[in-house]
Amino acid sequence: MAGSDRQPQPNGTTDRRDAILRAALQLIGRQGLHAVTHRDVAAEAGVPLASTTYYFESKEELLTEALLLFVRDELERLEQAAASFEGVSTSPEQVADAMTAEVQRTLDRPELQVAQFELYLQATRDPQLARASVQAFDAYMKTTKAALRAAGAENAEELAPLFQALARGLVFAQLVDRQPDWAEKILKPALLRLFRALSPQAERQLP
Amino acid sequence: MAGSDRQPQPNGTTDRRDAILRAALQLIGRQGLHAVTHRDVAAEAGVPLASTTYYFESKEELLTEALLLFVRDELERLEQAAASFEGVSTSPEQVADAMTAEVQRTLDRPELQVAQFELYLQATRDPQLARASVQAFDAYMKTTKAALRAAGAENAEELAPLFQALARGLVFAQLVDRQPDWAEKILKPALLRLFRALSPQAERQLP
DNA sequence: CGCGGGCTTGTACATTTGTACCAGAAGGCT
DNA sequence: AGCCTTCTGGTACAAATGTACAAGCCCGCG
Repeated sequence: MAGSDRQPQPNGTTDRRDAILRAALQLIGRQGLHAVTHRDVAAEAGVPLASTTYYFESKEELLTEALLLFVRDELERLEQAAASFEGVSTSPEQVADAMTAEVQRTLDRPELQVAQFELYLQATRDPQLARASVQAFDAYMKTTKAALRAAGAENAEELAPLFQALARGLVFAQLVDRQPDWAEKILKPALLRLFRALSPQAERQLP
Repeated sequence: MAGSDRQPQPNGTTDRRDAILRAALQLIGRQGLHAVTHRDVAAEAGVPLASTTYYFESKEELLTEALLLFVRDELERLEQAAASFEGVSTSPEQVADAMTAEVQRTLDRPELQVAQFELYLQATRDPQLARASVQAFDAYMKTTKAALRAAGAENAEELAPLFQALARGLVFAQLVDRQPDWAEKILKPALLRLFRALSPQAERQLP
């Protein structure tokens, strides 16, 4: 039953490879980047040990690829999120809701959330991951700007970095010190508070 | 020459032990928490391998102690910083300067900066580290509140979490994507921007 | 001065871990 | 059908690593 629809991929994108990478990503979050072993990954992915060395030259490559896969997924997700804001004009409340919901989506998988920060830390040591991280940051920024514009902010370009930093800081704190109803009770109010303080003119545009 | 001023410490706080912990902390930042080995630490601290196992029951204990030492140092530093703001009343600019300088102090040691985030990530897996991290967060918060009060903010209690998150988010981004003159050109303006938007009444109190 | 407890340190060892290897299965192509 | 590339998966092995051990050192104290 294995590989029933398999087709040789010189490029190397099989189901199994993907399963290994996603298992690795999960484990990176759960155990920490360097605490992940080939055997851990194989067990988590439900494949024999040798599979992990078949698809990847080395453990470092496996882990790096896993983190890059995460970035690719994020870029896609953020692209869609940004598009959903483009050309829209709604109330700050609704935009805050949307942003909160988007963040909440990533919080539903705590391991991935932690893995994301493992990525950033490793990016301080690996130029390739640093480039990928910056790409991800840019995508977050783009989405944030679109959201701010949708909420009626005239100075979205200037405000986005502040929202970006605020959100990242809050997410990080929540990661260490989990709070019930965090998204609704902490993130959303903070975003709204910041928005109202920084973009007072937006409030007046709607009845 | 070794142990010339040594005195038996049932508590276990010798020069050597401290040197090992600080070496470990340095390496945690440089290589990542779980990539640190006994032999690495011994080499970095300039002590024989057996020393690291003499002072600590296990590698995990060594690394955990190193992170806890970092927290203890931070608590002390932040206590002083908070005290330096207490009862003072100056301009927002000066407070932003002081906060920026304080952050800059930690940026001068990039390894420690990274180690700090390694701590927080590991705190998601270790309750003891989680408690210590929350302690550190509280200390940051206390210092931030004192700073905001010194700048004339009436609602320091409410604003501090926002400043806290903003600063942490900015520090984190800088860690991944280093910018020249970051403190002066990014952090300080962001703090001032936020302060002016959130605490407009503070501006009026000074000539 | 000898003794004892803390400290030092070279070395040993069992495990863990990354990685290589090899025999074989599975399908697509001629 | 036969071959060849791709994949599978069991196993082996050398290096790295955590940890234990034992012999010696140093200094304060009786």
